[in-house]
Amino acid sequence: MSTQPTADKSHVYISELASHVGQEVTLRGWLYNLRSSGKLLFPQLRDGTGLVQCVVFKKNVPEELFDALKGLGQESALVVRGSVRADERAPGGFEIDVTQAEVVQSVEGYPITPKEHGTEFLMDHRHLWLRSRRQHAILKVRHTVVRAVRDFLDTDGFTLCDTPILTPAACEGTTTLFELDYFGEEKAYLSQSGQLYNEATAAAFGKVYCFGPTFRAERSKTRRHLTEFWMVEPEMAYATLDDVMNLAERFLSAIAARVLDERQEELKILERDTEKLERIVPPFPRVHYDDAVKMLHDAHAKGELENRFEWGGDFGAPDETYISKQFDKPVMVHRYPAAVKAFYMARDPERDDLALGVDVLASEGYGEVIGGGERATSLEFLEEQLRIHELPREAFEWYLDLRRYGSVPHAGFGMGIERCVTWMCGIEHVRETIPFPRMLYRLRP
RNA sequence: UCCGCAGUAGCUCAAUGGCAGAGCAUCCGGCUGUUAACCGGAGGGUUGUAGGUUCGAGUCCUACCUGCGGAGCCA
Repeated sequence: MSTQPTADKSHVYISELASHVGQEVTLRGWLYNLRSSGKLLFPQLRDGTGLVQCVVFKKNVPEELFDALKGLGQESALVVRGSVRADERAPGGFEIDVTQAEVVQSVEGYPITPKEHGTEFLMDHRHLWLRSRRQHAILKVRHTVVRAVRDFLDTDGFTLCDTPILTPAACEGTTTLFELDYFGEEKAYLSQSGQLYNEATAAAFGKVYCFGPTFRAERSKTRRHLTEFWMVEPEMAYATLDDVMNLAERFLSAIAARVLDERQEELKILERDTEKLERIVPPFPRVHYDDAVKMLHDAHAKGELENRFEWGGDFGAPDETYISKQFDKPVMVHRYPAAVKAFYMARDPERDDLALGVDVLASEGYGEVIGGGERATSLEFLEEQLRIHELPREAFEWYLDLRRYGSVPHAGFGMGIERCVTWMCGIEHVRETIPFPRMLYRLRP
């Protein structure tokens, strides 16, 4: 190959074309689509930063080149040189009048055509599907969400303190873990939460967060579930349930604002109603579990909900959807029955049967996007909880140390990145919000 | 794990129990402004698998496999 990509000083990215109008530039990319009209070719080039239409007049280029370009298949690798021209007729507003081009690789039979495809086919070709406009837009939004998360926490005084992925035991006992063999000596598990370790680092740094992959071996098959997903978990020492709710509402608002600020073009491709995102600003409504249950009972009485919800349980998907649709913002439901929450949750001093936990339900029926709360501080209480939940005391000795040495009220939450991105994008399924989704029946590519 | 739906050309789909078809993709040809371009032509099939009913099954029945949607559980 004769190209020396890094040596070409005239190379620009498609996203930079606006500042090169009238200049000769070199673009390096892949053929997105090709239309022709006799002595005229319209190759659409993508380079990862954008999409631009090129124009090739037969008389402006050598005949062999024209014929070579004419026969190119979708996703052929291509370097073109030409002048940048603003043109109303072109999608994107700019066009390249091609004078030279080099076919880096001519491609035939790219599987993903510009027509419709089914999800199974697209998922089997996920490694190629990522090149499509919609997928590109979604993953750009994901990138911005991740940056917003980090920037928000970093500037708010949090220290990144990552927690282990290989762990000796369950953090929460209830959900299923992926098990693996640790040198034949003992079993290890892939982390399903950094929660417990966060409590240790919070006592060392005050405000901390961990951000990494999380694994849940649940046999659940819905548009909201992945077996491997990314979770960010902030934890604060000397903090209460109210502090966590305040943090959650500032946090989500900052993410939405950042997406609106940086990803207008992508949101347009996704046909996202941005007014819905503009409403994500503090304060969020805060609903006591008891009041949420009342709402569900009223809804059932009016025939708006099929099943009557019983006090004491966790909300099902239809219940969550109903509650969130009563507001035009995310809603925070707090003080759940302790019986349905994790063992380390603090109890409401006024109601011993309630845990100081909060779930943030995203707007538009997108469901639970954040779960968190205040942690129990008493050594005796936690020892009892371990017994009740039949958890192996040994494995939690280090955790109990946190209650022996300087135990203070502390609180935090976890947010699933993919659920957040799904909501920001206004799309149907979490599987599109991670480059290579892992689901119950999907381990490859 | 449970409930429902679907598997037909590379892809998306059609075909009353009676000759397996269309669009896109591919290949050949045409077109100097195309916008998922268009026009003409060509190739392309073990109808998910196994069995059954029938003169005859893509179509009806049974089992299995695969996928999709939902429930439970969760972020």
